[in-house]
Amino acid sequence: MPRKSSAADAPLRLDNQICFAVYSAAHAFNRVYKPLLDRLGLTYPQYLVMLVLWERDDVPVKDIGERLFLDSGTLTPLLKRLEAAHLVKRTRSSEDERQVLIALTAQGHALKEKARAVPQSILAASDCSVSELVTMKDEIVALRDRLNAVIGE
Amino acid sequence: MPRKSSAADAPLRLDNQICFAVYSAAHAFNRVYKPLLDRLGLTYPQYLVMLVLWERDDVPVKDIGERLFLDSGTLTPLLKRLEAAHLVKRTRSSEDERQVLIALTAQGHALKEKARAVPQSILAASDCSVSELVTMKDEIVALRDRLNAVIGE
DNA sequence: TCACATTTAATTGTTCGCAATTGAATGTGC
DNA sequence: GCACATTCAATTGCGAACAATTAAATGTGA
Repeated sequence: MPRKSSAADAPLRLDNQICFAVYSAAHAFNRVYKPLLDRLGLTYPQYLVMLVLWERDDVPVKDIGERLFLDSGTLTPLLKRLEAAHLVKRTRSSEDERQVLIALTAQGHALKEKARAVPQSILAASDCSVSELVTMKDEIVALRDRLNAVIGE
Repeated sequence: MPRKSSAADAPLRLDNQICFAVYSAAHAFNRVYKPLLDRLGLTYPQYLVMLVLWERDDVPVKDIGERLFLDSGTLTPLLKRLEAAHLVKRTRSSEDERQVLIALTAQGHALKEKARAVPQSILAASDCSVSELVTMKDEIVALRDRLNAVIGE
């Protein structure tokens, strides 16, 4: 029973796992974003929801979920907190009473201007050229989409 | 007040965010791992802890935390669940009573053999060559380390 | 030795993330 | 028109993730 490192163990070594690279990079991003988003009064997932809404407003919860790969169990309480912060308004659609439409308030719209400072701070923190980041982003998105394709069988 | 898309909004567009690429890829990995890890009775963070312990046993909580970038607030309850599942044993160090040492049980050691099937399933799901994955992993790790460097100032 | 800072894990409280379920609204086939 | 399935958000329960605090053990300087 060898307890020393062996070649057969390489696939199980933490530092060989791309999933851990991604997992730990996501947490690192979170920690860099935290102080920036604190000034906006947002958490990171809330910031993502605001990014979606700043692109297009008055959308059902489901659309936000599809965009962010999140379900109602995550979004419902998060959106209620954004509503409590007076950033969004939740109203049931009159055409389809099952849907809840999410609209930005004036404050929600206004926050977009303050948010413009965030991406440039992140770019600086990543200490990387824009083109390198774009390349990496595209590769990671491609990998994500392949993984998501497997889930749907 | 233009509500249509403008070039000034590009930095705030969701699809331009590398952080979202990483964030959503991490969740995609999680969803692919889930059915595989269910068979081992582990969650993904628990699997990471087991990877660390399969490399080296009988280590303080702090060491696991440094390896995974997690703190005691996350690890203490997680390790208690692994102990409840009879995979690890938590014992206070006799040299330094502040430390809690984590050791694998026989079951914990044995689980490593069942876990060997996991990485190859992930490789298949990623639909990618090993060399491509290694390159991406190294780039992501380098980015993560630059981000972490900024946090420590 | 003794006050004091540091280290370490545990605890508490808040927010995600998801599976599973519920319940209401809508659509479909007959 | 009516049973039936589907869609959508909300809810519940559990497991992370982390900030902030607590408490005990250890190290350090005077």
